Amino acid sequence: MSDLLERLRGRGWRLTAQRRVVAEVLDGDHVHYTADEVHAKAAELLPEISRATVYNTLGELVSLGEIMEVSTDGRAKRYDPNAHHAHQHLVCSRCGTIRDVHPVGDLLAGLPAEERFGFQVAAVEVTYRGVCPGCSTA
Amino acid sequence: MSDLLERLRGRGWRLTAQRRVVAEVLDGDHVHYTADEVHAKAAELLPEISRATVYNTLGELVSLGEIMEVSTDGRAKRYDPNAHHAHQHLVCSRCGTIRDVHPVGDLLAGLPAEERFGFQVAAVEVTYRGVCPGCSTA
DNA sequence: TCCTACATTAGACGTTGTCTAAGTCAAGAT
DNA sequence: ATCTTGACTTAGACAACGTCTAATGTAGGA
Repeated sequence: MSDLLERLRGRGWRLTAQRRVVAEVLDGDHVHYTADEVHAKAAELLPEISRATVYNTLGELVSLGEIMEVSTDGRAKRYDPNAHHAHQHLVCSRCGTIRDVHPVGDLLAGLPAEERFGFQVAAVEVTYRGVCPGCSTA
Repeated sequence: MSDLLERLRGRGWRLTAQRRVVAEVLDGDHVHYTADEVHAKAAELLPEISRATVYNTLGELVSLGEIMEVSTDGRAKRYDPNAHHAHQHLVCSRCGTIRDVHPVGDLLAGLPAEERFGFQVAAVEVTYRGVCPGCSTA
């Protein structure tokens, strides 16, 4: 976390209270908040923080590769601080919970050359869908 | 296409002019329109069709499994009439063009049991990203 | 042909995200 | 320590996408 702030300072970022608070909210594993959730949690620590600043800061962190955008439901985008380790997502079809997961093998290898239509394929995003333990017993 | 209308009639659907026009717009391969694009094209055939009807009809077709919802960019959802043949999507990072593609192998097999966290995993969605031929030469 | 439950419509409303203009402040220079 | 300046933050308007409601229209069976 302070690693993150160090890196950002190294890139010429001004370290404002607002940015520190957003970074703090995004600290942790299996964190997948929407922008408005980040804003709500940030406002508990710094009540006067504005929505625009949260959106701006999230956008900047995405551009810098420090966090990932995830859209698993076509609704609000979610932000995943675990951007430095390649991973995919497992989503509960009932409650929407998201887990980070690590499939084995080369995901790109599954797409044969004749199915690439001349594209230079660079990345793959995989979303596994199922029912989580909590929802299947309920 | 008329197959589709037959199936829907069999399920108790009223065949209105509006629903026929939406079905007609969604006919074809590699079709991935947004709701508003569907509305615009439908309005060329039936000028008085309303936005609400297009949204309603698309939602019903999704519930019936006749078309698929696709969200590749976190913006507007797109609708894919090719719902009866399992497939994934290849998206151009520059222009947003979407191709239907067919990866080989069992996509679910890539997720080991210890990475399933007790979920009953039922489906996988894969989005390949790259640059299409048109955009890479330009 | 008539009836009625289902379908459609216009437009208000909700959510999510972006933009602008004015004020504020972090951090280097002095 | 204070000054200066350009980057940062703010409130609120605006935009894109989608949903909902109440009034009206109509498909298809009786």
